Amino acid sequence: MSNLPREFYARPTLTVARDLLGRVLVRRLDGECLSGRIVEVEAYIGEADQASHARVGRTARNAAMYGPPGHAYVYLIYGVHYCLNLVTEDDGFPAAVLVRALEPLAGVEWMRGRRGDRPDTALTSGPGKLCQALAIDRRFDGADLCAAEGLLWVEDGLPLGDAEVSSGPRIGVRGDEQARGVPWRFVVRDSRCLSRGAVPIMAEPRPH
DNA sequence: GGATCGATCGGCT
DNA sequence: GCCGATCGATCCG
Repeated sequence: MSNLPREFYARPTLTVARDLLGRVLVRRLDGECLSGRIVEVEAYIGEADQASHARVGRTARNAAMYGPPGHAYVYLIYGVHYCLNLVTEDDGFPAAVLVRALEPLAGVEWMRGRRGDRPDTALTSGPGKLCQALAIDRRFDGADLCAAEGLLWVEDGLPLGDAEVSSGPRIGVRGDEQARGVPWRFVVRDSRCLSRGAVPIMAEPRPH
């Protein structure tokens, strides 16, 4: 498998979000490789998106979202957990894909060491959980995912057909009617590692 | 199994 | 001051 190039991220965010399902997130930590298959993501697009951190305009916190594609945007939520986003689209336009869940692949015992003695399905089945499992914190904010010798990147993995994918409203968003109703959450339908068991889901994903 | 609640920090109003 | 793109423990039915 090979590292996804910057052009992968430099596309419409809904396209990138859908296309990230089935790819493999890899974290090199103390010489070990921890990895997981991406099974749940959400898109956050532009300042008009009332659920996005960019709704208030550019700030020190969300600056990475405004930067070039193929970089990480990591923030602390509720003073307790970190969340990992992958920055998309053109430099200057604030958009990113939140990685919400993985299926653990390599380094599962190291993940358990960080997450506690839990079943595989509980190790990385949430945005905060996967950051804890892979030791992703604020130091990765702005990190280049396409760098030669990086500590965090995404590999191509096995692309998924539309029959295996579902989409629905994003989790935990407040915002306006538009923000709450838009189906910008994408999941691998039959995964046992989603952040919420039952899938919501509307029709086919419809990137515009 | 669903609802509720506390933890605990930094960034923005 | 206020409040979050969450998690896990606890309580109830």
